[in-house]
Amino acid sequence: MTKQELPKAYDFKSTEPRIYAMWEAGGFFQPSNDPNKPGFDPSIKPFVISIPPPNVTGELHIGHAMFVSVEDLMIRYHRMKGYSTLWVPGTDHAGIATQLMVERDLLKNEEVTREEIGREEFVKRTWEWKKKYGGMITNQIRRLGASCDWDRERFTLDEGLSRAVREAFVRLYDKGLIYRGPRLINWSPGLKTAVSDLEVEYEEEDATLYYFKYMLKDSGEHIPVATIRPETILGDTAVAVHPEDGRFKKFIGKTVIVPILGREIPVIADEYVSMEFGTGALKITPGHDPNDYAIAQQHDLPIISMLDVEAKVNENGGRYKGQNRFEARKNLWADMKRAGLVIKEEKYRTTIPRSQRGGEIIEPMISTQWFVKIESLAEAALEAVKDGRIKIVPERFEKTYFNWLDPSRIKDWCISRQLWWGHRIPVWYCPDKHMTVARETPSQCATCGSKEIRQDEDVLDTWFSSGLWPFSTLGWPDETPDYKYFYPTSYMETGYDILFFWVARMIMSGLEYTGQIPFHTVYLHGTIRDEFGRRMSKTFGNGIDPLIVMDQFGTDALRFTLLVGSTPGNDMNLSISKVEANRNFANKLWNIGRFVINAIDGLEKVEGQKSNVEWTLADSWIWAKLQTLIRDVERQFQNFQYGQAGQQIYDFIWSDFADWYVEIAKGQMQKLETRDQTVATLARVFDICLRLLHPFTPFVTEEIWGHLHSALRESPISSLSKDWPAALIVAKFPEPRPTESWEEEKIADFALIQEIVRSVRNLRADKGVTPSKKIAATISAVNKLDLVTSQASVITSLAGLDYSLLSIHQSLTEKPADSAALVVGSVEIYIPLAGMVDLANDKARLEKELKEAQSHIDRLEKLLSSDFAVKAPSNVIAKEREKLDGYKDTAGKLKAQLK
RNA sequence: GGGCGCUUAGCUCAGUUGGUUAGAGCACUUCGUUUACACCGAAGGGGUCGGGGGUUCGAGUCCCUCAGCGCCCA
Repeated sequence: MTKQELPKAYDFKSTEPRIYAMWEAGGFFQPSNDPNKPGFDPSIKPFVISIPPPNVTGELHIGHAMFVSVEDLMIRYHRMKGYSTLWVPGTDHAGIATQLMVERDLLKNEEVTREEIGREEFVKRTWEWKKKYGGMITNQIRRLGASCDWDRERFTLDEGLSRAVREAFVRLYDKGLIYRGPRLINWSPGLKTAVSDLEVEYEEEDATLYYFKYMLKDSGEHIPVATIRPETILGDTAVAVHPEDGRFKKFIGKTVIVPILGREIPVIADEYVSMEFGTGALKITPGHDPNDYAIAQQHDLPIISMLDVEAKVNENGGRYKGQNRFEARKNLWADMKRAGLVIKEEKYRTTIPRSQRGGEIIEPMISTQWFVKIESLAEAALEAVKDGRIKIVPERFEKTYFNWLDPSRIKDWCISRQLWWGHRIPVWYCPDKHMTVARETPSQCATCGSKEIRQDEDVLDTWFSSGLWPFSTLGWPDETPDYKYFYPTSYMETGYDILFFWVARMIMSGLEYTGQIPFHTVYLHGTIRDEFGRRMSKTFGNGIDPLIVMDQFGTDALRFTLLVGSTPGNDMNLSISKVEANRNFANKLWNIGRFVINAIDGLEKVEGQKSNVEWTLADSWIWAKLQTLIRDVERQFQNFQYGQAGQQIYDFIWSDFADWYVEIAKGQMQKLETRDQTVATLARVFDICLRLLHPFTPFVTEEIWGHLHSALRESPISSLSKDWPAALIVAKFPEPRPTESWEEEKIADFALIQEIVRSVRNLRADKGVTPSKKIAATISAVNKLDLVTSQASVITSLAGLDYSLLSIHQSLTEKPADSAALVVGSVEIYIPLAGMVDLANDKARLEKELKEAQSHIDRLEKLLSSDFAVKAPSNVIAKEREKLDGYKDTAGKLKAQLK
């Protein structure tokens, strides 16, 4: 019967790995209703989330901790609610990031470049790299307590998912929604690949505006032109002016000479040119500027590419060939200066396009790439949110979503990348340039039968495969049992920063390929910043490493902090002191558990003992408060108010349960007649607390619940746990029940007792009475006589009164001498403090209280004599009247005291 | 230029159908070794909710406007 004593402090370090292993071994992460297993019941509702796949070779950062915490909360809640729950884990290959990482490693350790070892060898090395480090991130996600079904883990380059990518590509191609051709795209010279519009960031920076002369052919006249990028002069094919511009009208149709190169180009008129900006004349470089490109298209101008893949000047740049863009700028400008073509330079602020990865300046370039025609896909995706089939939380992001997907504005998606790590485009070419687009790798050209075929060198944008994630992970394009049962998924939870990158593309892909929405709810969380609201960055060194935080304070503390400290769609400032406070909460919970378990262990089986007596006020009160909590939490979960839910559970456990009920229970347990039911109440309430809290802090709750369970099993009140499952993770989540009529009264009664206790404690603290000193008291309870009498021992023990020196009366004929008086509504408490404090001084205290009560009375009387009394709802008025009566009671008693 | 968000206690933040002199954690003050917990307990100080205007019996909560900060799109 003797139990092993639980340690005084919760040891998360030894607990977390053990509990996680228990869950995993127990198969609790798998759906309770599995379509691949016998006994499958298709009528049971599934709840499904596909994980936002982290970079396979990445390392855990605070953003991962955030999404894992939120998703695990959603999953655990639904699992406990009885859904057949599936959380599909996995990683993506992160083309550019991974390739860069491996390249860097090769250069460092073997001093070779990927070009030197060749594509085949490089891809082999990258796979080796993935095998070596690919498990790191998933193990770190495990540390966060993620209850995903690891048996269903996927990787975007898996055979199955690769098949899905080919299927998707071929289908789009067959529908004419994929095309290939030369277009002006965003080129990353460092990475030597195209990137999509979304992968370019624009920021205002200091730059220089260069003014120079475009000389007219066969004339001494010139047109002054200003540019941010003089080197692109080498690619100019026109000079444009506004058709109405009096200064330049006469030059329209004439020819000007490209500086240094001597090329002849026309002067054209276009209303796009702003007469106010710069000189009013615009040089047109269609090969290296999107706006110029558009103008060139309209005017049928030639397009000259003057940079190569590394952004070095090519053969079109004459003597500057081989120089990079910045050298060329400097040199060309110097040469122009010598030639007398320079007018001036000016400081200028302008937006510079930079690569999202690495930050180098993006070069607009003409390049042959693969594109997805986005318009029809966008339209369908737009409709799905507009008509409510998909809901975005918080709702305001729907507007952002609509704006981006606007079919009149959205641009085609460049999906090809000049990388080696990724899904190679499933297109093959024969020497006659016939294209073969196929799901299965072909052995010959589909047009001419030539065996000499070569696959397209490019790979697909990683987001192309991530866009298929919600269904490719479930087996699509095959109609697998998983796909049929679990698709469409339920929630898509991710950061708002990838609403376009990923969420919108998943919706487009889902609708296009599966004909269904991929999920019905999108929940977006914000970005985690440091405690001063600064974006975390490696260079700044203000990043918070979740692994270190977990080592210090435990996983539960970190999770609870992230969940309770954030609101949907809003950024959150994370501070370590909050995590520490939540570590303390875990410890508090642990110690409440120790107390409850000790109480259970202390019960002895007594034959024929009558244990079912009336509930005490405290029993009723804690139960009523618990029911309120359950109702609140349920409502918050329905509204995605997870932070509020967590906060309320925290407050209930700490403030109501631990500070009040547990303290009262100590007294109730000393009396034989209330002992069993008190322990039972402790156990029942605590059990429900643990269930409510489990989705937030799974480890500590599971651990204590296990101890609670085994303690109960061997106790006289074992019937309480008779239908508990083997582990908390699969226990039933508490269901709200309708309010019962007795609840309100018990809560109000108990509130009075709390007030009485507080006022005595207050007086004691105020007068410096030693906490250990038990003091006498006389109470005049008036209409609360029965209540106060029944709660005498509660008041006594919590307020430090001496029970043998406590007397309770309906009313007193005369007030006790040499006593301080406390007034709580109609109840008066007299504490004989003669000799301990100066009673004369006590008058000031009473006067202060009276003044306060009087100000309330004035305010409420004014309120109740205003329009409020006729226009406000009756229950609100009644509430205020009640308050007024209370203050009047108090004030009356205080006045009497002061006489 | 368009859109969105934020501005509440010294600090970091809650406060979602408007209900009545605002809550938490940390920090601060005083007291405390009552066998669950000092990763604790008790008591306390501290804000009128960015400025202005409006709607309403009633606004931190709705509307307008101004200011500052931040984000997204162009």
